[in-house]
Amino acid sequence: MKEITQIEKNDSTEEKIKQAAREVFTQKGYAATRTRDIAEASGYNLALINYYFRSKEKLFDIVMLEHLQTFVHGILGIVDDPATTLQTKIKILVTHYIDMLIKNPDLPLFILSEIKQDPSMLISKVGVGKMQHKELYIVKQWNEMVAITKKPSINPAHMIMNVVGLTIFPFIGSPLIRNRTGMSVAQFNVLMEERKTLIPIWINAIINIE
Amino acid sequence: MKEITQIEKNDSTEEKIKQAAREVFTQKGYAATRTRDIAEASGYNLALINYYFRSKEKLFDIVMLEHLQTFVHGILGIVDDPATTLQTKIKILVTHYIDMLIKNPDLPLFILSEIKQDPSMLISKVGVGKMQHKELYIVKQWNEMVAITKKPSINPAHMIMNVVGLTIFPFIGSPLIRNRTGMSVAQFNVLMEERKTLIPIWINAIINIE
DNA sequence: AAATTATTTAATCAAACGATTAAATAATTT
DNA sequence: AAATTATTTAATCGTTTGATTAAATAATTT
Repeated sequence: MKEITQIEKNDSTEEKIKQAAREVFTQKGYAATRTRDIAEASGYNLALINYYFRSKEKLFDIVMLEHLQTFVHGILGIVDDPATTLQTKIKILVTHYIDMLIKNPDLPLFILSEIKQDPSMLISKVGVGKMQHKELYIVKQWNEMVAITKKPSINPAHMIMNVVGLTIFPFIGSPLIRNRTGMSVAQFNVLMEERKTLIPIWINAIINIE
Repeated sequence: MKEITQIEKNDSTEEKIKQAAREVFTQKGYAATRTRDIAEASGYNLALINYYFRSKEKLFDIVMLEHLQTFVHGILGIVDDPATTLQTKIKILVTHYIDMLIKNPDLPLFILSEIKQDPSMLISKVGVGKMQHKELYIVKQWNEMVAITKKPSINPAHMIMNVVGLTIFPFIGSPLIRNRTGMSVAQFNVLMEERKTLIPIWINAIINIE
């Protein structure tokens, strides 16, 4: 029987291995990661990794599941809140994601790379079938807005790609951007902080084109 | 001595192997690609790949170099053209890239993933040190514009990230987007065609915020 | 057509890799 | 403290993988 006997749960060997695995997997991807890399990064022996997690793939699944949860964590509460306007929702969303991405800059490239390798993983390994078409409040608000402003309505998919692209892309392109401009991570993060207020303004401008 | 004795250069064994390598490397990335995958995809034996290209890495370098050339091909002529306006340049650039990306949808994720693995590759394996600070005509035009419109000037890096992000991100997120929306590649490409005209309009709206 | 060169393949090597084993050490229970 | 269980490690196994070799076949030259 496994019980929490230690003061901190993250002090446990299992947790430290998982932490090391998270770092190595996220940086190098599944294929480029060797189980020995995780062993070295964790400070433990190779066999111990398999003792705790049975296989490289099982350990990867845990890491990937946690990452996906990190990614969608909290957004349902934001987009389905009847108390906030559409503009406020966008502002909160962008701020929320930029904060998260500054802490986890290589999450998007990792997730999108691995999903591309095996898109079925989304349903098989992770249960991302929920939250589907629950008629979120943000959708209601979007429809109301396009009803009022009688402009030629563009596909909502465009606006989703715009918000997500403006927010996430800089982090995906960060290695290239910083290499070309000679920017430091700190300088880059300053720009990202700026984008917290800029992106909602830009999205607003895009929506309100005369 | 090697001469072009065949009618078509792409009929040569060497070219067919390179073609197969391009497909496999681009789809799966360097680490996940086995030389045997390339052999199978090309229809030739494993040893033949090494006979022509010495090693997996050498073959990869060739593929990567060609991809990077594809990516920057033609853009210098667009951004350094004194005959076109800033707005026209953006329109031509976006159209040019969307056309290219519809033909090579997994180029961005491939390039950005591999660059992240080894950013030094840009200078070591490929000579991407040129075209640096030649005072391109588009930069001159940008400076003129911010001089005329006396708005609080935002960092130009933001606008570059915006144009590139709006254009390229949908292709990077395509596997996830299509999985979530149930969109086909054809339907997705229709949206991308729409973005050829939409993105320049959106960028214009962002620039001309009152 | 004989000789030479280029192309193609089956078989194999050595290193890397994921995973297992058996044994040692530490912690917990009796 | 003895017995039992949990944790940790060195050594090793069987595949996979990148790469090579030697020999066969095809093409080209003399």
